[in-house]
Amino acid sequence: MKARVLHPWRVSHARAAGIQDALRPRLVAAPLPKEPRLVAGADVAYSRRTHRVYAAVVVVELPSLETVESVGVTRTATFPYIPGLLSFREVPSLIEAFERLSQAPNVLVFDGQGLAHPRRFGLACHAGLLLDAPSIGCAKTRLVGEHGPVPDRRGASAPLGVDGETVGAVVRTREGVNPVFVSPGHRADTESAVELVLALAARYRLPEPQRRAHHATVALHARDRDRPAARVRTYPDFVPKRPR
DNA sequence: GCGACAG
DNA sequence: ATCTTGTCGC
Repeated sequence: MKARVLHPWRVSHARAAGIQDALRPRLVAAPLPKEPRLVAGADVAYSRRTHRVYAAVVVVELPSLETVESVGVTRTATFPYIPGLLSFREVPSLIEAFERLSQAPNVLVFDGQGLAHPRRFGLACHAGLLLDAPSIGCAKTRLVGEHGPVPDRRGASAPLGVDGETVGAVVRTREGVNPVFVSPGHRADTESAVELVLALAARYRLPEPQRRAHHATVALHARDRDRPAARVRTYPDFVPKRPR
């Protein structure tokens, strides 16, 4: 699938936040495709020692849940991890992986937030918008928002709200296991996102495509253990302790 | 100033 | 997320 690149990735933190504000109005809220045939899961692993990033996208076919395609991309990080600016760290590698797919998935699932973000523009929103595909975020922990108790039974959920507005839901995919934070990305809505996550996570905590992408990411990292340690990175806004 | 803070 | 060894519970 082809992505539309509208902005550079090596930008200041202030400009990154500005880009998120500028792109947010382009997001489309809509129910996800009824019975998607292809669902992609995406995840990224890192090596702190080498500053390498390992991105993976796994496409599964429904209703069989068979893996039909898998792509891995390894790069050097060009942006640091900053809460609220995760997409600037992960999207470049993920976009490259998605562009190598032989066929476009019907829905994309990202390991991170969608609308449940300080500026309502998390990783799933950013990636989904650039790829112009229905997308949702399925994060393992909270970034923003408040929610009531989530009954300890598979299928239970509670709205995730940010000052009066529902930005997603906290969903229990397995009894006795921490719930996941689901929120719409592009061309999605909370209700259909929650239903898709529950359909894809029948046996494990995370949706199957995302879970397999995570495994792929760990494998990529493991296969790259011999890389020499990298020198200090020069990320945007980076300021050395002892200026030269 | 203090606490929170996806991966 | 990564680094890193062992340990608790189904």
